[in-house]
Amino acid sequence: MPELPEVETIRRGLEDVLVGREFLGAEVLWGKSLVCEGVDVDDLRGCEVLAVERRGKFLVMRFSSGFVVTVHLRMSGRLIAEEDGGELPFERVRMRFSGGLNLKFCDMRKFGRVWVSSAEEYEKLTGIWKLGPEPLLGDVGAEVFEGKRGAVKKVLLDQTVLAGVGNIYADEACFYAGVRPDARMEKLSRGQLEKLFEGVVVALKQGIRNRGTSISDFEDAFGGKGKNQELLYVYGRGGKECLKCGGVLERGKVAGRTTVWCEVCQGEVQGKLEF
DNA sequence: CCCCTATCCTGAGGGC
DNA sequence: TGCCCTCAGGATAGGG
Repeated sequence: MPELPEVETIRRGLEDVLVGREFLGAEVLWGKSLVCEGVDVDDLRGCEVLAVERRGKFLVMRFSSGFVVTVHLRMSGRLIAEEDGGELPFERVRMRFSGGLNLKFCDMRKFGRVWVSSAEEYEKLTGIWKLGPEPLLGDVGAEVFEGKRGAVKKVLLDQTVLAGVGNIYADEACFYAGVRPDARMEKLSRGQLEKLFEGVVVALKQGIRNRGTSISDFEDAFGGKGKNQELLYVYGRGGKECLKCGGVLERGKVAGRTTVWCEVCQGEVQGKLEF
């Protein structure tokens, strides 16, 4: 479910309520959801939350004494911060903080993870070390796609190329750029690569501005819904009319993932982006 | 090297 | 109503 904009939405919510709180303890309701490396989760008792950061689709919580808690929501994970002590559906890990605040990691499909480690270990433990650059920092551009081979969508989903893009925003970025998701990256012109990068940035920023895409049931840190699902051009709209040209949107598999695109609008670069 | 599939899991929704 | 099948936004290992 969650891609960069959804994780960023959660991060902002958690930053507001978590920084400065003291960690009191954790309850593990499903053992595989919590992975500790060289640390026991009880070691964090008494530590203070210093910062809530995001790297790609990972959420990184920094604690005093050099501890780090990293979360990846994968397909169905959610992080809910609330004072209510009741057990939520599919709750897997609960972290208790001062002031009665509980951080509840819920994950129906159990693919998500919460890692506890030292600040020195967390990148290696979680795989964050191999992520590509952040798309929204403004320090990289279309050059990240240069020399990459294979379907455009496959490259967009490759977290080592660029961190944070998933299925929804990959399809939207291709539409914005006027590029077919099954086009070969190595055959795109420099201009098309720039359009594609710009498309990624536009799609992600719009997602953040609208507090995420609540397609199945994405929720922010307080159970609120995003509204980006109302602003998607292609994702989830296979067989429906293209909002730009009125034609019928195609649906198929690219890079093993359900993909939607417009044969007319994504045949070639259409000129300057107007989104 | 490239692409596809299976796998980790569970529930929703469609077809019959 | 109920059963069975397919599908789902992530990531990675392994096979052809």
